[in-house]
Amino acid sequence: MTNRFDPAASDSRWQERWDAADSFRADSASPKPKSYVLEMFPYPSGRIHMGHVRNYTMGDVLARYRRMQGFEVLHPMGWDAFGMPAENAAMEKKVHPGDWTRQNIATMRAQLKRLGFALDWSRELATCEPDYYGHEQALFLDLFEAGLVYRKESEVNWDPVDMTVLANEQVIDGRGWRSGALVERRKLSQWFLKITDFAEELLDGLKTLDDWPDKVRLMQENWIGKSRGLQFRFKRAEGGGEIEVFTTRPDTIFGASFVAISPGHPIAEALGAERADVAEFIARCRQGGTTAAEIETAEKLGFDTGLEVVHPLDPEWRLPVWIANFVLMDYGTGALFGVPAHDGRDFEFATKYGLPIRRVVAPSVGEANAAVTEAEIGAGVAVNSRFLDGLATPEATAEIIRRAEADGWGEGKTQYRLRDWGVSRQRYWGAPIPIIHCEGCGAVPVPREQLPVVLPEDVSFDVPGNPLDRHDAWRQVPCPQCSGSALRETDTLDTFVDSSWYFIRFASQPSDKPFDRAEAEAWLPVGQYIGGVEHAILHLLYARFWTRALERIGRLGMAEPFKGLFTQGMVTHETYRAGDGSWLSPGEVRRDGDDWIHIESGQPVTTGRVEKMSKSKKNVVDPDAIIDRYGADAVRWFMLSDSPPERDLEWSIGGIEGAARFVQRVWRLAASVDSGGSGSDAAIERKLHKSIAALGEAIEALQFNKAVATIYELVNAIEKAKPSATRDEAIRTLVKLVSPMAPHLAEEAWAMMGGKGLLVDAEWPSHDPALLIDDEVTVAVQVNGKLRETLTVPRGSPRDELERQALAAEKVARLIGDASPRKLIVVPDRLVNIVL
RNA sequence: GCCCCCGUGGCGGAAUGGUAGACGCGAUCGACUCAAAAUCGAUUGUCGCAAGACGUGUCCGUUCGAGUCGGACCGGGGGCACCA
Repeated sequence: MTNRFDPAASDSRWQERWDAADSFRADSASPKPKSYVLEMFPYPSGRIHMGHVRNYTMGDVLARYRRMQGFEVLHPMGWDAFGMPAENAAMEKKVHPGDWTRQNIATMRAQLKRLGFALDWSRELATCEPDYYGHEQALFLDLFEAGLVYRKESEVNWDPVDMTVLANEQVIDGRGWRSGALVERRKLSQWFLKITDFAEELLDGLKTLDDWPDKVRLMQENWIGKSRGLQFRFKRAEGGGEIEVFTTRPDTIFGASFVAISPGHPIAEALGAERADVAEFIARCRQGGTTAAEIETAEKLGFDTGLEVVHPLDPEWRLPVWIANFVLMDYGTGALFGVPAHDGRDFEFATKYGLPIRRVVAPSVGEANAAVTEAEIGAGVAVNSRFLDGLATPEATAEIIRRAEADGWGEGKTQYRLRDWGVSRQRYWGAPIPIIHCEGCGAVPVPREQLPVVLPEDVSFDVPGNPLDRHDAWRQVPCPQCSGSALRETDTLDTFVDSSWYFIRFASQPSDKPFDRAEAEAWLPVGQYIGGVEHAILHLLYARFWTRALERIGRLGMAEPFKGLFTQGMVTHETYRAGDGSWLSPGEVRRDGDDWIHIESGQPVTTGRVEKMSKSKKNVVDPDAIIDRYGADAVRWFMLSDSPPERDLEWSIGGIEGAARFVQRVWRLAASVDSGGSGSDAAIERKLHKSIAALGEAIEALQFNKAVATIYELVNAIEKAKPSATRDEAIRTLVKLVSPMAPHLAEEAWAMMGGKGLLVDAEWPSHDPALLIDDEVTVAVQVNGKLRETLTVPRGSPRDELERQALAAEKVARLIGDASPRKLIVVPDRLVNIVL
């Protein structure tokens, strides 16, 4: 028996034992109830960071707990291995994206293994391997054949110097990040998935996701952005043609003072082709980036085309047609009518360009002519609106839609903000889109027997742009239909496609098809999915869509892939800056009283905000170094301690040291077992059973900070207890209870105490409900709601007995004095409140 | 601008409308030690010698009783659509 638990020796010993016993292999054929615990798989960026450790530790605790409860647990790990950083590395370091990625995977896999996660490594997958993305190509073709894939023109950021497409994050202040050239928008023909076909059911489905955070459901709801309104047409005053608009406020139709069309609207483009001034204005609108932040801060620009349209409810009423930079082509119809009095943006626009501002909604009919000093966007009653006058906003809205439909100039419509999912990426390091373009036959799917379409390895990155475009040997293929010469699609799939079905492939991975339906359905939906909130919208929405699409084409019998979702907070760290403003890493500074100084120079250091660990701010702590020093279990324990898991966790050296101390405390308790104690100890027995119950509840609710506190309380109680048989038993149980969180320590302690077999195979301790209830309770005695005394009485003492004892208490009697209580509130076993 | 979340000791945080501050970190004192580390014990919301008073961002309300419920405000953080 040793005095100290030695993680350096112990961690790898038990990891090897679990491996040898195949402890974490998930058996799809097992008769046990199944539980699928999944954490979002990592991008192999180089090394594991603390955020990964926190994420995977949480999932691991749940997986190990479920396993001990008797579930057959699927807890897999893989790699979201396609993406831009690999191509950037290729350009900067002259390495092949595949070599770079596979090297990172090897490094990170080794790092994960050091943490002793209960993962089924036999199911490991990497999305960059043909045995994964080949099946993805087959699924893409399934969706293609089902009519859920189509091609359309769409704008991309184009770098005119590097001659390459840029992602939003590669556009810095409107310029290409490498070339520095002003970015242009360019139209390309691209592939889209019809996610908008599923808008309504994706929205409806959110209601069934009870085990998701409300926050995420709300974010998805807002993203889908359903709204009801009126779609209608303005006739061109010049004759010949109409402009169709959509509005959610048809009740304000008599407040219209202009019609605005998007610079991308066909009418705008047609005018631009004829008139230099229009073309110039459109070009101005297209300057600058496409990100939300940039558009939001952009000044509103308008151009009066001189065209006019006729108001649908008054043939004499003409409205001017403007081109406006704030009108989006891909929402609604790309055109709108402006009601300055009741829309903030229209108000600003009308004020700038001197357009009429007419009140048509007021708090009451009597205020019909009150001045409009700012946009009043709330509901009220219609005024100055002819036949709508006096109607409340909802009624006015219904009435105008009814009339539009009756008179045939418009119809009620549901509009979604959600747009179809563009999946084409003009990049090498992604799954090739399995399409062949033939001049005669058009876009032809690659025949199934030719899948996978494998990425060629012999590519170079010395020139910007997609190397596939330059790889003629790979591109040039015969057309599958006419055998004429044809070209492969050189765009690759968005990496969100890769992550939209990996959880299905984890559950079932036959070599000849993407998954076996029965096997996949045995595991899915994922019982608990854990990951960062940064994926609250895109990844989770795309995965939900993909699952529904597979359901629609009859491949999978479920609508929702993730039953439970948990979004964990980030791991943060204080930041440090030297006098010259440069960032310093935690290892370069040390504390000096209340100040911090730079170790090397001795200069003072300013501490900055606590922020997410990031390389750019140098506030990262490498998990490997911490494991070397403190062992895997201390790291795991700290990741679970203190902060509620959905909130940020601030890394601190004190925190990890406290965790390491705890590991040793448990070890010392285990070492003290069977040291001669006998007899029973009712208090410890109760504490133990209460702890088992509380711990189970906390783990199920993923409240790991509370789980940790529960364990601490138990350890404190056992340490203080005198030796007894009960105490020995409590220590054995304690070791089981900590095993999901600190598995290496638990196994080592279990073995030291002479436990049989691997603890990982042990049953989760059960608790006796009878022992959760104390015989004696402490009852609070309040006078006028303030605590004055407490009573210790037998559980279930009658009300009159509680009253009697409360009134008899010395402090209480003194406060009451001569007064007689007006009222006595008695909550049995809890409190007595004496109201004077 | 809109939407959402959060404000509790020196710090992270507990608390079915019912004894605020569990648990951890830090700190102070003590024990052990030649000394240190490790460990153990005690104390630790504020004011006060004490009795006691005050105390969950601020104000108002509901209630016998509010950290918890409602309203208004202040502060911090996050998300996002020029979405008609």
